[in-house]
Amino acid sequence: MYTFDPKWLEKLDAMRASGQEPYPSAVGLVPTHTSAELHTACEGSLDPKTVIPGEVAVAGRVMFRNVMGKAMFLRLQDRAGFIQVYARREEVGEAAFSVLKGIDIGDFVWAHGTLMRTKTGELSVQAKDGKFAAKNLSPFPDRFHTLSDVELRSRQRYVDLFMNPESQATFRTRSAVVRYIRDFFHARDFIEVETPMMQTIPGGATARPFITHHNALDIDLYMRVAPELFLKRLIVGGMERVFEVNRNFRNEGLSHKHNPEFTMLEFYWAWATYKELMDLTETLLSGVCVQVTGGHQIKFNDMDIDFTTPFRRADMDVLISEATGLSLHELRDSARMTAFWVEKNGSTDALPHTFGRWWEKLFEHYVEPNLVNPTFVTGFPAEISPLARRSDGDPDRTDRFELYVARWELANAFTELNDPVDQAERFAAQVKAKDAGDAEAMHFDADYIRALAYGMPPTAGEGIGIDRLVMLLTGRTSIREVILFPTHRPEAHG
RNA sequence: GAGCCCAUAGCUCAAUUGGCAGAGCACCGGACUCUUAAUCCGUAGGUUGUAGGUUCGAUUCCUACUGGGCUCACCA
Repeated sequence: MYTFDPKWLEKLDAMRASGQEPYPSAVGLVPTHTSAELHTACEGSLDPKTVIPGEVAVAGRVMFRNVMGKAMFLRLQDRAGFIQVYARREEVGEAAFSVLKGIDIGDFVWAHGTLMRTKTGELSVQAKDGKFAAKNLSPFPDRFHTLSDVELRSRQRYVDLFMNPESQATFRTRSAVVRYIRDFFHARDFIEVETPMMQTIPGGATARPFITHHNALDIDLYMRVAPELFLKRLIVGGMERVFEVNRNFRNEGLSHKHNPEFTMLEFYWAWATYKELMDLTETLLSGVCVQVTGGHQIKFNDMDIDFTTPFRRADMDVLISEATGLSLHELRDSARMTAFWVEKNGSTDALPHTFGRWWEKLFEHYVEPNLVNPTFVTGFPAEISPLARRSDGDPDRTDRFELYVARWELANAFTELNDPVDQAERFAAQVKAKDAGDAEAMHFDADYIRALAYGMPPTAGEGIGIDRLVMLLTGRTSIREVILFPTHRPEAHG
């Protein structure tokens, strides 16, 4: 239930009683220019009427209002910025002026007239007429303080967007990032595709899925945790270069960098390896950084990050060795790593038993917190890479990299495993882990094995977290600041 | 899922050791023809997140609950 404030409803009655429709159609209320178009056109001109001599019409939400007896100023906000309207009673007439005096902060208003500058030089529309376009019925937030309540800002994004221009700017940047990415791949002969959000077998990542139900088929479906296995089916089908920018759903905790639904770019490139992907990723990320920030250097939290190419490339075990002092030889010895961990951290709880799991743990603990500038980390153990191709010459490792920026994983990529027999064995191992209680382990996807059995050309594929990329490029430190409507608990009522 | 912190008017914030719950903006009424955080005068706005407890007396202290923030875990 939403309860209207009777005080504000009375305003509607009063307007209608005086012949004013509070919610007219747009007919006759269409602006001729946006605020920014007028400011741009008249920049540097002392007398804007010489630039645009005729009448202009502007429209927007009233964000500032100053009524002074027989004259008034309104500042209208439209999608491009602000424009001031100056209305004098002697010019708009008694009737129209008294209508305009009834304007509240937050109302939508249309006005037309000629351009002028005030004595302080502000470009303004000197009104010949003005009309209500849509009435606001809510008391307005304090406009001298930014709306600071993070919860309110994301629950009521509509308020955040009109109160905090920088919030709107964040989402415009997000749009620019996605657009850049689409153009980037189209220019390289990739095609954009859409694969199932609802899957009978979830796959492509180790994560807990959401489950939903299809009534007509009477089957449970899983919201996808990744599009990977479908995109690779397209490679089998001969499409060779595909990408998808879309939502994934993971049934996991919320945090400043996790939302249950989040946006991933995934792309697959036949006849390429993870090494070409590193080159492509550098070009893409440094390019989008320049596109939306104007340069290669950004600041994020207290970190200075440089997207100048080339990015650093380093093997996982080399980085772990540097950070821990353990030799590469010792990093193949689980017992040695266990002793090291117990010595440094004391804890003996739930320690790994294999070198692959140990690398994962040591990397997260000792290396990841120091990876501020973009760094391609390579040489991942096969054990923790169930969909990646084993490296020639080292079957315990894979042709895989993760890109780290600002102490986060931003991208994950590898030369794809296209050996159907190996893939079937790795699925079987995942199923075994699942049966042993690992809720995030993968299912056995027999149709995917069937697809691979037809032959998949050598292919490399990658996923990039769009939300995190946008966070970096906008300096927003919470994922809720870059997702328009992030997931919330329902509001308490009563 | 765990720990710590927060919740006062529509918004931003006060309230002295536990002693009459306040201000600015928004809203309402009035004055004002270049304001831009307009100014000036006046009114109204509250079960202090919810439910209990301690106390002569609770916004203040205690408990539980609800919502949120930060950190951790899981993960991208």
